[in-house]
Amino acid sequence: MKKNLKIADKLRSSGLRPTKQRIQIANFLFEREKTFHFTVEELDNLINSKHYEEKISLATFYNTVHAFKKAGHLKEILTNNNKSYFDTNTGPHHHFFDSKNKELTDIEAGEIQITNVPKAPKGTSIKDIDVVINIENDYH
Amino acid sequence: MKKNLKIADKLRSSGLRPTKQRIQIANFLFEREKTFHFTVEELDNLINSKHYEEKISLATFYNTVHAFKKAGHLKEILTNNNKSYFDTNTGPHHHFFDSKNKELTDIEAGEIQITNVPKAPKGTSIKDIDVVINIENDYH
DNA sequence: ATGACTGCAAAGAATTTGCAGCAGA
DNA sequence: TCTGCTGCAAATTCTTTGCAGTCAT
Repeated sequence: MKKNLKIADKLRSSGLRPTKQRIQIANFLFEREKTFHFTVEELDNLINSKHYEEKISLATFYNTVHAFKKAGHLKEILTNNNKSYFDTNTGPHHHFFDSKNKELTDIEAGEIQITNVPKAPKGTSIKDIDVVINIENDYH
Repeated sequence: MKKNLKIADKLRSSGLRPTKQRIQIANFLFEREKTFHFTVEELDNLINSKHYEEKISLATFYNTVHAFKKAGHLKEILTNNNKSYFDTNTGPHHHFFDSKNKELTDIEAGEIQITNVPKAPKGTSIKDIDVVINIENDYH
């Protein structure tokens, strides 16, 4: 199918061999309308529950997610939940985080304004800015 | 010494019994000019290396740091380093984070301006906003 | 006295690593 | 062929838990 060829090219052009596993994971992650937030464990569950496919090992999910992140196809999201969350939305944007039910919601870059960004300490430059707005349920 | 009485009162008024261990940790953390960033492991090393004191167990550091955080005496800092960093500065402020050498620097709230903060999703309210400016060394 | 706190060791959760076999180029 | 990738299990790292003994009130 043509979709897989497009995905294979995307991988190849980031220096990643388009293996069966990576194509399956890339398909799952990148062929969707809305952006997707996940942990490695969730990704494992979601993809491996499709039991008509061959099982992909957990180590491969870790390898692949890190490779995709390094290639710029995924972004890591900061939370105080002591595990890594990733985001298929790699553009500049931010997040609401509800630490009660561990739920993330995108905030598009245009919806929030950060001004007076201080200069980075001498000898360093700003790579990226993460904004996390922690929210909680009313009447908790 | 008078300092320990002040610390004991601070603990008691947050509903925490002023034990020997908590007083020693509180002294180490709160009796300083500049704000202090640390992980539990670092705190353990720093305090227990003062070998003229009795050793405090790692579990107690975890218990105490969480108790102090709940009481509002410490703030947790978000990083993508998959371990918990804490900050003795509990006022509104933000951070530079250098992921290469795991170094945090405070940004006072006045030095940065966040405007157009979007409304929290319905049924929820904003509890706190974390801003992390990721930096990297020039010529890396 | 009673309830909270400490410390140990064991358990748990998330992530990484070593390495043999496999597969894309 | 050759280098990179996968998968398994073991190892590592960070954190939590259970519980007996201890200490603050």
